[in-house]
Amino acid sequence: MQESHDHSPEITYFADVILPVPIPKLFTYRVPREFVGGVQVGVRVIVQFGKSKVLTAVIARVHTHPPEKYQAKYILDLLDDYPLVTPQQLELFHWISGYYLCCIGEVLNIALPAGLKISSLSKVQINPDFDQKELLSDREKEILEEINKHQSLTYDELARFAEVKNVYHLIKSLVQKRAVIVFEEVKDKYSPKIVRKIRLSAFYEDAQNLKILIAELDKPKTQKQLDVLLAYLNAVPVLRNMDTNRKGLEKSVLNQNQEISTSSMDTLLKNGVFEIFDVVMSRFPSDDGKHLLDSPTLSLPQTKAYNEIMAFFQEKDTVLLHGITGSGKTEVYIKLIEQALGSGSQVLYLLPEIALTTQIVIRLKKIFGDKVGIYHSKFSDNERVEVWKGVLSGKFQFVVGVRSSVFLPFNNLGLIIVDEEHESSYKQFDPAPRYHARDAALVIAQKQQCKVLLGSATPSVESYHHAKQGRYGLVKLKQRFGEGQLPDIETIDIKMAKKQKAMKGDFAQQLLDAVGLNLETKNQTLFFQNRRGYSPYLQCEDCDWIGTCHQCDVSLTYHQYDREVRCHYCGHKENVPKTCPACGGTKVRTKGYGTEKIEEELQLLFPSAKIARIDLDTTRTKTAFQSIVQEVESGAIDMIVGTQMVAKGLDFEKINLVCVFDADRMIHFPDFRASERAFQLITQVSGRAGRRQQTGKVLIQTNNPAQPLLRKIIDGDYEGFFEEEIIERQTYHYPPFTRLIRLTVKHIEQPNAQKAAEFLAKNLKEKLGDSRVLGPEKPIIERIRNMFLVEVLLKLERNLNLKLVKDFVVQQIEEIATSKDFKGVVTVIDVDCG
DNA sequence: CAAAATGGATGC
DNA sequence: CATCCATTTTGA
Repeated sequence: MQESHDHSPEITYFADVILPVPIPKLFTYRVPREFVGGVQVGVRVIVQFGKSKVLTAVIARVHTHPPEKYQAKYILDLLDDYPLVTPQQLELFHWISGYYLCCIGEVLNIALPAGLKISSLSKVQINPDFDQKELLSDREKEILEEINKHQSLTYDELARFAEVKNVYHLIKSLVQKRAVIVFEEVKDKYSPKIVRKIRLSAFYEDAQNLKILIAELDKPKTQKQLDVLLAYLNAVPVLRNMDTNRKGLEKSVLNQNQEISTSSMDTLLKNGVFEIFDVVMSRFPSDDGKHLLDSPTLSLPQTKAYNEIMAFFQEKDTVLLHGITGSGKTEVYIKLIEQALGSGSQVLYLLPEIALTTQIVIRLKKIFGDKVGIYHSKFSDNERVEVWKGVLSGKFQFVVGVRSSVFLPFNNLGLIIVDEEHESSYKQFDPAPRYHARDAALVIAQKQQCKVLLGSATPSVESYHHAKQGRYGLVKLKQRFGEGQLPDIETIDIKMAKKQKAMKGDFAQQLLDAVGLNLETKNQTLFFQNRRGYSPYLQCEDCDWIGTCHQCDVSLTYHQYDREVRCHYCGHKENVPKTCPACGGTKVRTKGYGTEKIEEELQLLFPSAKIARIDLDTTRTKTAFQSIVQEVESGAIDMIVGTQMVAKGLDFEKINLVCVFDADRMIHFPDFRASERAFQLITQVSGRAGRRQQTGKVLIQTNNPAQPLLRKIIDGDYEGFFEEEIIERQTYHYPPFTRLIRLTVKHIEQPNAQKAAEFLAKNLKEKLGDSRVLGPEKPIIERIRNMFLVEVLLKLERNLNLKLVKDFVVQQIEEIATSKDFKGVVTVIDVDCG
């Protein structure tokens, strides 16, 4: 339906649209005559949905079949005159919704940047004509007063004020009495960046006229005006090249200049010397096509890797680049990107969330200039809309982005790079669609005939397996780039240290000695503690009471900085109890170690050290994050305490010593991926040490230095780790030999969740067999946000007809959702759960 | 008795 | 999911 439609008056067109709501179907709207020429697949429209909601939808199909069972509503408006969503994207949306078992509306919701979604919000305001106050109850008068105070209120705000669970009755009654009016506030979210500029008006673009003007203004009375004019001439080289006047100068630039009087400026504007004009600007500063940095020269091993990758691409669509930490994968990527861009195709470079705000982006911008668009969650909505449109228009041929950038409107991809391919943050967890960006990238590549390069120092077991099976090409980079050497890794036996009383708090004396030495020699030390906050729980020393969240089955973490305890699952916060709520005792103590406490104790042990902490709490904003990174890079920081964030792509060059605290907890986490994750995390964080000339050192505190996994980490023996792990996976039927689907059954009452899960598991086992269905089982955290969880895990062999099984699973879940016996039960499906 | 809470259906 | 309508529950 790309061509414009027949305008014959007797034909009525309908459009099936995708609405950003979790309902598994398309909705059919009628196309008003005046829009017939404009409706195209991929164009956004505004439609009314339900009685009062107004939403943005995307056209998925245009046809002439009127729906039989209902009367279609009209499309209210067309938002675009060209498709903002491409057919390739629609295909991807369908694949995601089918594979990850979610609604296409949920996919759209995540895919479109907020700035492209218009939604209305129902609000109430006072009816100005209302004069019959006597009709109202006291309570209603109170509510009216509150609405009046705020001009208008959303339903939510009203509900909060009135303290009722259901406001609709309240509103309905007020509307009936004609006291208030309900209206829809529609927000168009994207607004282009507009800059107000000034320039000389056309008359003075003539050099002669300009000279006369300058002479005229050179009088005591008009000296101030002359200053303004000269300031302009100084900033814009009009005298040398009159054409530069067309581009003008930002008004704010002149206004910032203290010497310039705004009133003189106004006079000049009034007299027609200057004119004002508005320009729509890109939010991304242009570099005017200059190449600030040439692409790097590859070392011999890098060149070899590059050639091998290119050779593999002749016959395979996917290549895995296994390059140890610090081996210089980035340079290889850059060469590949240049090559792909050179052949005229688009490139997508995926990175995990936090790796993106740093050096690499700056470097890529310097090399690729205006061609590169950055897509990141810390960018504003408006910026993201500009990247979307830039990809569509061809302005951005190359995008560096996070998980969600797989949804950008590419139509001619030649290469996708998935850096840190093993990163679990590529898998979306919370709102559906629970998609994996790496896997989505592989699907996109297949559909657009493009190549994928997966890169990692510690590949996921899945990818490495596929590479060894020959499905992917496998290329290795085994040497560190430049003069860097892999760090020496040592373990410290803290069981032994405790016996010998050689511990200070959580630190072994041996570790502190090394840290002290490193501080003296002005090197940076990194402390890795994979737990934020001050301490993971509070405990009363008299009665052993532990502070727990009232909504979740977890202990509350103490945060020293805000002097409060927080639940890391639902975000609930409360003040620290002064006395024990159970026994009234006063010995409520913090227990265990989080990053805050490590930081505090280090500061006590090394008073002169400058310490930075990098975790979720200190890096909430883009600026906070960047300033910490900068401080570390400048060398002003001696010690860094961080969670797993520091292992994920942050390149700090001056770190010489890395201390790992949590190894045992990571290794023994009850999950089939525990070994894999521990290997990856510890190897990655170790890789932060000694990226320059000196050989770095890593110290791992552990209760059991002899455990085999630690040995392999120390030896950098990925191959050995893999060989052992893959046998485990095969024996116990885990990925990559099976696909896992986790069904989480939730209810406010534990027995109800349990019963529903048992019913579900029973039905699934009947059809799929006992070996494919595990559970129901209580998860480690039984209750989150006041909902009890019970899990059923499906292990499906790869050769199974996935579609059939999924349809059956969805059907079973549907049965629970609609059954009266299980009312209030919600089931969440997570395909390829981590 | 009306106001408030709960349940269930529906959206084009 | 948000909304709306019907129904039951509550309580002064």
